[in-house]
Amino acid sequence: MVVTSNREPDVFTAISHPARRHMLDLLAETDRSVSALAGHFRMSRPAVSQHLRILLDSGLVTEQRHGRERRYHLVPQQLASVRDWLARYERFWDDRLRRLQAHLIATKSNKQKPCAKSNHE
Amino acid sequence: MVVTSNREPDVFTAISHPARRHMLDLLAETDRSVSALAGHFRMSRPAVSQHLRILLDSGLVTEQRHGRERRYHLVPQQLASVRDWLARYERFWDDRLRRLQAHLIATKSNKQKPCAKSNHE
DNA sequence: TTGGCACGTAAGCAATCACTTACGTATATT
DNA sequence: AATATACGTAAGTGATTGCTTACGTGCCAA
Repeated sequence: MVVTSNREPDVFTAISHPARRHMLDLLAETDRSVSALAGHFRMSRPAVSQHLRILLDSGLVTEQRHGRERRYHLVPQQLASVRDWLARYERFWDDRLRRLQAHLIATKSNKQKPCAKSNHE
Repeated sequence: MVVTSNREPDVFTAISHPARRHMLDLLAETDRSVSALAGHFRMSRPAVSQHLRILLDSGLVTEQRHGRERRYHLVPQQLASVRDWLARYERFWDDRLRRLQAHLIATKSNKQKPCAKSNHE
């Protein structure tokens, strides 16, 4: 049975702590149990559980029971709100994405040179 | 004289508060004074100043004195750390970028520099 | 059944956060 | 000079964070 969150705290708050971002990074590789995650941190295992609870409540992870283990699974779709907010600022510093957007909108596919780098200001 | 931050708190922490994200949104339109910003919030003006201090310390804004005003200016480049961290997860939910990556890999027959991010691990 | 393992939760605590009001300082106006 | 404006800072406060240790529950193995 997959358990999802009931509350709805902020994703921005959830990712504000370095340890929680590290946990997400680890879960991006593969699902992991609490003990497997705790092995990467100096804090106590209950502390890891508390961070996981925050991630669970934010919807960024789900948990699944396997015997006496609980494997945590990344739900990267929940990062969409961060991406969407950040997208407003991309035009300021990401020429490449802007060009990609133009390229995709055009969809002419005659221009075969989307791989140019330019940090022009 | 443009004043930049001396300390170096986390950008992730700076953007974790909704009010501070809103301030950045407002500064993305144009530079603004503290009073101009405070007009968009219910909190007191000193509270706005305190939030601006956090943004200043994170490097997300700079301040510039103009007479008795202080105009705050967005420094969107400081959001790069957020973008870079988020980029690791794009392959999970951004079909467009994934297609671009596939496209670039497919057209990589020559010795051209790949401009897609290496999503290794 | 008995014991051990994996995990969540409760309780407690120091530190930090997010606000308030009060006040100080520099600049502009008259 | 006197006053008003724009702003930062100090001090105080209640709420929250991030950790710890202690303990309870559920599952598995001997």
